[in-house]
Amino acid sequence: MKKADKKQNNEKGSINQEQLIYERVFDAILEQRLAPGARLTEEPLGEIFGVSRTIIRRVLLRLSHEGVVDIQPNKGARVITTPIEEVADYFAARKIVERAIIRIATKQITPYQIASLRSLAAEEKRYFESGTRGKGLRTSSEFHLQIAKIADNAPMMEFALKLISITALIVSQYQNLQAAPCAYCDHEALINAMEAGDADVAEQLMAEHIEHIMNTLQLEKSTQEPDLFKIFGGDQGNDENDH
Amino acid sequence: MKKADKKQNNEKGSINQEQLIYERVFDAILEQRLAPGARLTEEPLGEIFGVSRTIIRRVLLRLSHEGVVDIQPNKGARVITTPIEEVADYFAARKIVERAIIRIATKQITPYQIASLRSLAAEEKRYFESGTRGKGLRTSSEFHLQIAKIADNAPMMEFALKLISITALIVSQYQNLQAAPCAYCDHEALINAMEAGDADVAEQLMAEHIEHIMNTLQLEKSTQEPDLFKIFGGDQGNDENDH
DNA sequence: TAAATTAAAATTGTATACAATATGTTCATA
DNA sequence: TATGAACATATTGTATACAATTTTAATTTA
Repeated sequence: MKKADKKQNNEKGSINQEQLIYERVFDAILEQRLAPGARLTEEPLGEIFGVSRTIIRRVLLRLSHEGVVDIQPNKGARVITTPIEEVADYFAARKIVERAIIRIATKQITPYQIASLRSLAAEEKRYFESGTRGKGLRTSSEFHLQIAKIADNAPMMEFALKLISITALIVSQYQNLQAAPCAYCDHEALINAMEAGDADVAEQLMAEHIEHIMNTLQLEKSTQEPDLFKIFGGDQGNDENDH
Repeated sequence: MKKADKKQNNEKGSINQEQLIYERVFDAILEQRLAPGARLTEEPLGEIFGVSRTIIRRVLLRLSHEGVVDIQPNKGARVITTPIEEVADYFAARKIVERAIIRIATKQITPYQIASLRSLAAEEKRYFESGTRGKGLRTSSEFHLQIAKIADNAPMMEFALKLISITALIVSQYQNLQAAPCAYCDHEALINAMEAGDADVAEQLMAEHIEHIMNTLQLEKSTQEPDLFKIFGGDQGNDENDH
């Protein structure tokens, strides 16, 4: 307990300091400041946030239950890395869930909520056009989450959050920086369909949108025996991911 | 650390004693040996399973993340009680998820898996007819879970498990012991549709089946001012649920 | 007696100590 | 130089101590 010391510890704010730390780490993951595979060591985290390992442990446990962190016994916690074979499953699940969600949402969305979605899509567009990709991706996730909230079914919304988070990590892991990710174009079309009250079209567009996202990924399987020369020939700057 | 002492603690089996305790508690909940609202105090549980509160805490945390236990700060953990207003959401979510699941499962189910489902339905029937309701309900949940496993999509299957668990608790909370719950009749029809490879029919039957389950519940809202005479007039044996 | 107050017990929240395990380094040997 | 053994360091696993809070019981007061 050195750096951040015990600020929110002594004040009344200590009620949910766990929640606070959880959100900080979660955000860092979604914004790609913590890449897939990144190690999350307990003591340094505790020092950073001014709490003991006990609290950090709870945060990591929660993140692992939510599927964005992987805890290996005696090895510790890392930001999840998704094997290629599981990628399709997550997107298939998202398609099922978000199709159902947008169908419900379309039937009960209010003008205010439509406006709110439009403003979110505009914000996302601005982020991408100004080159702040991390924030853009975060806002894109937020857009999908808002639709889930409009559908107003707590368990579905919770599951959507989980799937959206993990697929965001998958995108981060397998992204093709060449491919122009014009997600906000799709988003505007989605809003239009919802505004028109056309649930069938909205559902169809959502299915295609999710397929689009998956199609931009670089998912070629690595061969059984990796080409070590190719991998370590160029720069080997990235720490964490080797050793 | 008295009763169970440290049996699996010293042996190598200690690797996942947490998993073991988790399963024991989870089973007790699903089999209605732990009713909705039941208190889960840390130290007694620790004594029962021969571990410290640390481990129990992790188990409770996991159960709370899975939605079957509710932890209130400084108040401790209880088996979840679902407010009437949320019941419909859980069944709606189940309908969405299990419709999609049985559609996929129908397309890829093998004869062996069909036989396995039939045997499970028969077991369930036997339990109900012999009056062991708890085991019957547990087997019924297992039936739905098996279908989810056949669909072979890990995230969907995990979510199905969660929904099945919580709705099992809801049934336990709001069950109408009068209504004859011939769930296994529906189950046999589901298997037949899957064997025939008719995904549309299977999906429709699943939707109706889930509606059936919900319709057997006693969901009349309690009035704002509860009838205390009615509640405390007869026996007041049940602790925990009043005060 | 009934309500309010105080005291005691039980229970949870958090930090920390120490054990167990994994990782990294040094050194000897072939 | 390459390999392996022994040691040192870092990190996680679990139990426990003590503080904070809630619950229960006892006592006082009206």
